[in-house]
Amino acid sequence: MGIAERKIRQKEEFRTSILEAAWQQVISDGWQSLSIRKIADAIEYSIPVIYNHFENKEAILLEFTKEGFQKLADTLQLVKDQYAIPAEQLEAMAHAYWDFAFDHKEYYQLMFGLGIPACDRVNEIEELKNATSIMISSIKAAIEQSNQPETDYFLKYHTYLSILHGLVSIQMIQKEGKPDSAKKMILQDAISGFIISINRINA
Amino acid sequence: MGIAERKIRQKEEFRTSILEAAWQQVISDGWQSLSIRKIADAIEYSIPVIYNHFENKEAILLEFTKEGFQKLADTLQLVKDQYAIPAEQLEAMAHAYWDFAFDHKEYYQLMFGLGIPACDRVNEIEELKNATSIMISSIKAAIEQSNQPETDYFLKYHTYLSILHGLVSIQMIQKEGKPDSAKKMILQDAISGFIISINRINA
DNA sequence: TTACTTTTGTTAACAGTGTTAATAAAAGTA
DNA sequence: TACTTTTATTAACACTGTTAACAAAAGTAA
Repeated sequence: MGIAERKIRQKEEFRTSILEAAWQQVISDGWQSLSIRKIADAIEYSIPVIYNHFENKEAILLEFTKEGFQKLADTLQLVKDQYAIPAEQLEAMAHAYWDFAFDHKEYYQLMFGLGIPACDRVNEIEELKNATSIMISSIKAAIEQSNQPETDYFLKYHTYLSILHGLVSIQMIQKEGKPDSAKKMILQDAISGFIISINRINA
Repeated sequence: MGIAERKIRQKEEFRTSILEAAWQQVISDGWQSLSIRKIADAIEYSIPVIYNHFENKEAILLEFTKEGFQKLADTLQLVKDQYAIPAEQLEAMAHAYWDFAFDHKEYYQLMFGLGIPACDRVNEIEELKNATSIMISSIKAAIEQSNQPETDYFLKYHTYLSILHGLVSIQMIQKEGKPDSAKKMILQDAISGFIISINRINA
């Protein structure tokens, strides 16, 4: 019987309409200003219906966090596929990471900024693992081709991500709008140093 | 007349008692849980008295932000003074920065985490400038002693800070407690790369 | 000491927030 | 049509930051 199917479909539509209304709110007024009441108001339903589709507000935020990590993963994969040499992949992905952060500032702030409260579950996000594995595989490849193939790839990945996140978040705190492209030199500088640190002989 | 002096003294005591009560709250339940009402309750006064001493909640947070940056500045200066060679200063300060972040997690999260809302005024904090100048002077000295004394020291400072903040914040998101000392190798790895990138010949 | 002014503190409220229990309405099933 | 299940609503609870109106205490001057 098609009734059940229609119900599921309607439920799904309802769900996405909640997310769309929420996203609209975030775009215009930021995460801090997002509230269940405003969402309910936007979709022209009463407040408790939202709790039929999401356990709580955090669940809504988690949804966007996942979305954000998947978008990042897709972006990284797309860029990575354009290069064959691991070092070039890492450099290109670094720039893509930077661009993603500032082109999708709302996502990024949720993924890494407001994520502190929900940090217990942050490692269980599948979409995060996707993004992670894309970067790690390039790191591994770069290490294998280097003069010191015994290097701890997980350590290097951690360093790589930390540099990227550090650059982005420091930049985001200091400047309100998009950073001038000259500031991307800092990224270039740091990432060059990182890549060299993989390739160089440990003297 | 001593009355005015006593009043100023009392006002100052009141102010610090508010901050102490707030800090107590933060230590036991974190920043998210800090509220004006709880502070008022702790000092056994009604709510509005707090607004006689602080314009709003953000002003209280700003006070702790300043405190945090000054503590960081003091720590960095102390460590820096133990070394004469700029590169060694940078390495030692990096470790001190890391230790500060995890020994004073509450401060650090406020200084860099929740600072996003108040990011307009973050550059006007004098205590932040103190910490900054301590690091910058070492960077400058290191560049002057290097093979490329024309390097943009502000760019390098930015890179230095970004690496540090990136390492700390990524680590803080992932692990709840203090990171095992093995994780400090990541810091060592990244900072070594950075120092080499200052000294090396730009081939 | 008394009358007045200023400072300081309190109560009560406003405008929000996330969340949920009780209840009404609608939809599906027999 | 009668019953059951799903869905939506109203109203409330327990919070939040902030402030206006008012009472009490403290300081000042005659």
